[in-house]
Amino acid sequence: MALNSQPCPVARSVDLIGDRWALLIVRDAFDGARRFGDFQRGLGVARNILTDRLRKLVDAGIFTTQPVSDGSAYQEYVLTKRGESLFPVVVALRQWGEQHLFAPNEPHSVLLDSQSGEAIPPMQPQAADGHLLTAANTQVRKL
Amino acid sequence: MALNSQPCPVARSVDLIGDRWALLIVRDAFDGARRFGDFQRGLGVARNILTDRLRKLVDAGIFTTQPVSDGSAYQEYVLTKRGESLFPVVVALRQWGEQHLFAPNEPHSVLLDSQSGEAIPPMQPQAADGHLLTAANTQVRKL
DNA sequence: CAGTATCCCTCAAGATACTG
DNA sequence: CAGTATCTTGAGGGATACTG
Repeated sequence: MALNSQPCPVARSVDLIGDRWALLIVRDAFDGARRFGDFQRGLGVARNILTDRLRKLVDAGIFTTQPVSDGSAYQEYVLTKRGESLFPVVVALRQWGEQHLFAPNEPHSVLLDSQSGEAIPPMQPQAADGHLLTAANTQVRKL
Repeated sequence: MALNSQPCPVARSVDLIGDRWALLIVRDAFDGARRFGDFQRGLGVARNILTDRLRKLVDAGIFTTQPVSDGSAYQEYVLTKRGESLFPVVVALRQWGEQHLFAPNEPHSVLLDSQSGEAIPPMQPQAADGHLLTAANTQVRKL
């Protein structure tokens, strides 16, 4: 099933980042992780798996490696433009999870606007004129 | 690694829908698929796998089954409210894929606003006052 | 048509030990 | 600390045959 050559962008995205770890690595990067050990501690993933995933993410152009600032012998993994642009995806997943996967009073981590300190409102796709878009008033044009 | 009991909503979402098929099944549902065969043809997935995924998605409250309107012996799978609310997630993945996973003139399926017939603009998280939110001006408050 | 029941095989993933 | 190397296990997934 070569998802990576399908005409549907969703399929290609899923092929690249639709596994158990990729999006969580990206999430941790958004959260400030840069070093191998940052990711490893944050995720609790086996080191060989992490090595493999980081390499694939670098190959996919989502991360770049660069020499670490403190002069250590190793490198750090920083998001590229392409990686940064996954922000809406991670936010959408976060918001869906917040709304549907926690018991009413169950605590969870929250994404805050640094300026206001407020939680951020749900993302909603909207048209150029501002009206909200749902599955009901959109359609996919296939090839 | 029990992602489904972590305090991060992203982790729980990934645990539920972060596999190769779940999101594509949801995508096809947004695109009008309701019957087992609709999904099977659209995805090219093995039937036993599809059976398993549909069951898990029903268990997760993302789909419901209901008797099919044409009176056949089988059922159809329709998105619940919870399932419908995955729309922004799928749109975000679609838009990211469109921007980054296709060659400049490579054709791909497109999501259109049914009213205007226009492609829909990129989703961007934004604060209550309307300013755009990025990884740079947001932060996660952990527990 | 919409599944279920088997069989089989690959790869994801963890554990652990080793290295510069 | 940041990996690499090796081994083992289990889950994911495909193929196919069968059933109401």
